[in-house]
Formats: sequence, structure tokens, C-alpha cells
Amino acid sequence: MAESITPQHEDFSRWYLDVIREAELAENSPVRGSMVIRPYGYEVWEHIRDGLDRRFKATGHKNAYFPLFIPMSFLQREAEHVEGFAPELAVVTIGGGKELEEPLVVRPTSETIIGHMYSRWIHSYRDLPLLINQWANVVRWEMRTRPFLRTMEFLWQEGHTAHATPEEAQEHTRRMLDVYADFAINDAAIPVIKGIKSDREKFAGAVASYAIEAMMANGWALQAGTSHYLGDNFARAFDIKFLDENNEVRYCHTTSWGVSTRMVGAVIMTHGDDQGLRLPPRLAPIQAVIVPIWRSDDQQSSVLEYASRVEAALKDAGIRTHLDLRADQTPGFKFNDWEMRGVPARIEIGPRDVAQDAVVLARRDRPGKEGKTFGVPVTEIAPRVRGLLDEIQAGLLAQATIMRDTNTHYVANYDQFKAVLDGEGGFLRVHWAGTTEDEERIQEETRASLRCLPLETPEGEGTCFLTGKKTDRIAIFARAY
RNA sequence: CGGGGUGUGGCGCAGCCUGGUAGCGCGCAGCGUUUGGGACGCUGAAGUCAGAGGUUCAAGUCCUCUCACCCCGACCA
Repeated sequence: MAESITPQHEDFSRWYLDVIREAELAENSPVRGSMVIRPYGYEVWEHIRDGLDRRFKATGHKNAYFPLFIPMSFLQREAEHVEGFAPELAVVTIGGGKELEEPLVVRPTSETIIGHMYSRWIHSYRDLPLLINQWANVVRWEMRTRPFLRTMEFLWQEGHTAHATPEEAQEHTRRMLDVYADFAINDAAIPVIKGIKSDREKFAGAVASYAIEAMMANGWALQAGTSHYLGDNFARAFDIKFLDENNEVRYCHTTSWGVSTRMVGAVIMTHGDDQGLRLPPRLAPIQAVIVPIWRSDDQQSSVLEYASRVEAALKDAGIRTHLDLRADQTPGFKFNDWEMRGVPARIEIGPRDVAQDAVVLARRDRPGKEGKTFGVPVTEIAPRVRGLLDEIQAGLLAQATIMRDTNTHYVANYDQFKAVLDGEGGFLRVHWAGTTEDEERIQEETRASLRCLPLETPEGEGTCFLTGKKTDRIAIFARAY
């Protein structure tokens, strides 16, 4: 596929489309729909990983690792689970040149194999709760793939916990949902809506599924993370039992929850503009880039000497800084290059700046001339950049929130529903008392699906937009990735 | 699996209708001039024209088959 990062396109918005689809961060490999992430994009993922992992540790979880291959029979133990995943399994039937007695499934998710292990690890209430997370790759043979948003193989974390009581497991499910929302909002600058999934959309094998839903720049919805309460479904299927304080055998109640490399796509598609990426500072591989400018050799040495001092000052302040020393590119090229890559802050240092002992500070969220501040005293550079990064972090969240709110509409009836969907699109909030069949019909007729039943419903009681029944339930419908 | 489309240097494409020495832009390499918003000149390297078969004196171009990929739907983090 295209190596579209190179500035060959005269039309920047088309280039931006390429960024979303495949450029730089992902491109199709020889295998249909699989994923390639170049180093720069992978660093974004690493920061996502760090942000989540820190929160997992803070909530008492340990990391562990489980097998890539899962015996087919494991999946079949939970009826709903196998039904949900069977169509998209990759199956190994030959090993070492010989037909296997039992096919092995490349994990699409690990509830089953982890359930199997948990049944051996858990014997007593003293073993509970068991709070484990796994960072891994999984494979789902999707019919339709989209770079980052739905790839055949993807990286993710999957948390799997076992608890003594349903209440505790339910509480944990909600707690991890909160962790995801906290990460999305504060690190990725993506405003998300916490909600519960309809029966139709819930995880195969779950009692209840929760999700954080985000709105992309085109108004489509993207499920950016999920947290499931599995009840004792998997505990019964895998015999995860313990003896309680009264010496009675009881089944555990389990949860699972995951966030994937889809989050990288969410960042791109939430914040990107016609100049390319705009990375939230907390996730940016490079937070500040220094572009030196010179003409003569004399100027070069004084500029570079000055620039490396600025670099050191920024690095000392804990800012991820890169000094762009490429000699074969012009400053103008570099400005555009780093803007496309979404670096939040850029410092330009030329002979004029060295002479007046001050630099030019440019911000990515306002590209071009308007985003530049001239004559920033070099003694202040680190705090100024730090302040700018915080400002951009908050600004991106504010922008995305405004974008989401102005594209969220409450609609009172089905005609209005269709009109808004065909018009401005976005999220449709409705009072909802419909059935699964109603939900299916709506999707068939409008291509909008029920994203979630939001946990926060300031609307109060009203009448269902479809059935006219009184209800206090709110649903969000949208076209979704 | 349905419905569309595309396969030509690394990338993006033209050439095909009307057969006659394989081209353009970008990128890449070398040299020189440049460098405050995507630099320029000169020189150069790089292509089994997706594959197979056929028609023809001659096929990137016409015919047949095959393969691959992309887009739009149905499934999904």
C-alpha cells in the first residue's frame, strides 16, 4: 500500500485521509487487513499503554501472560461465546507437519484460556479477588477491515478478574469503565460517553457490557473501550470455584475489559485536521521539536550550539524533545513535516533568534503564522513549552467536546431521527423503550446502531421516540465504525 | 458472499479506444547552488507493463482464462 507520508500530494485534505487510512502509522501488510505500525505510530501506542498500565497498577492489578493458541473445545464450553466468535476464528489444524487431533484457535480474546487457568489457581475465598491484566495480540478474521479501527490482528490489553460476589464483580466492571474514561479524557483528550450496551451489542457470553463511546470528526461513533460483567457464565463453563468462609463451594463472578490499538485510530480521527495529525501532548512521541535555521557555516555552528542548549533545557524539564538536524531538508519542509506528524510544540531557532537571545515558539493546534510567538526569551523556554503543552492538551479536549456536543441531537420521533441522520448526522439521543427487533429494524433502515444506553441521563422521563411508551431510559444511536 | 473498480520503476499515474523503440510527476543516488513555510539545476540508477494462453509480421494496447488488490454492503474491539 501507499507510503503516503511523503508530501507528494498537493491536496492536504487528501493527504490527511491517507494518514487516517494507512500512512505512516499503519499500512496493509501482505495479509489482508492485518496491521503494520511504524515506529512513530508505535510510540503513540506505547504512551497509551503506559497511561493505561499505570492506572491498572494503581487499581491493584498485576500483568501476566497466557497462550496464543486455545484448544477449540475451550471456546465451545460457553455456548453464547463460541457462537459470537466462531465466524471470525483463525484456526490451526496442522502442527509440525501433522494434522492436529484438536484444532487450535488463535485467540480472539482470552476469557476461555484464562478461565481454564483460573479454575486451577483459585481454591479459596482467600485467593480472591484475582486481578490480572494481559498485554497481547489477538486475531479476528473480520470480513471488513479498516486501518487501526478494525484490523485482522490487533494489539490490546485484556483484564480478567475473578470475584467472590456478583456485587463486587459488577462494581469492578464499572470501576474499569471509569479507568478507561479517565484515560480517554485526560490522556487522549477524547471526550467519551460511558454507557451500557444493549443485549444485541453486548459481548458474547457477558451478562452486561459497558463501553466508552467516542465521536470521530465525521460524526461517526467509535467504541473505544469495553468492560464486561460476565456473571458466573465463564466460572460455570470453566469450573472456577472456591470455598467461602463457611466452607461452601461457590462459583466466582468474573469480569473482562479491553482497550486496543483502535485507540490510536481514535486519536487520529478525533484530533486530526487538514494539516495532518494533532497529537495530544500526553501521547505525543515528540512533544517539542527544534528546527534550526542557518545560511552560512558560521551561522550553522552558532545556531546549532544555541539549539542544543535549548534542547538540553527542555529535556531537563522532562519534555520529550527532538532536535531536527537533517541537513538535506529546508526549514520550511521541516515545519510542514512536523505539523503533519502532529508534534504539539515547535521551536524555531535561526541567526536572528541567537542574536536577540530569544526563540520562536509555534503551536500545532493553530497551524501557520497565527500559532507563532516571536521573541520568547530562552531563559523561559522550558516553562513556556510546558505551559503550552498543558494548554494544547486541554484545548484539544475542549474542541473535541464542543464538536461532540454540537453534533449530538435529541430527537423525539422516528421521522426527525431519519432527518437528522441524513442531515448533520452525529449522535442521536432518544428516549428508548424499544425491543431488540426494533433495534435491528432501525439499523436496517437507517444504518445507525444503538451505541449505548448512557449512564448519565439528565433528560429524565419522556416518551420513546419509536414506540411512544413512557420511559426514563435514554439511548444513543449513531452510524458507527 | 453480493455489487462496482484497479493491476505499468519505490509511490502516484498517463499510454490501451485507433497494435509499431515504455513515458510523466514525486521519491532515490552523485555533483553544485540553496536553507526564516513543502528549494533549484545538471547527471544518473531503477520497469518479467499481475500471470497464463491466444490473434498478429509485431501486443502494455485486441481476445480468453486465472490471480491479486481496492472501494461499497452484510459481521465486529
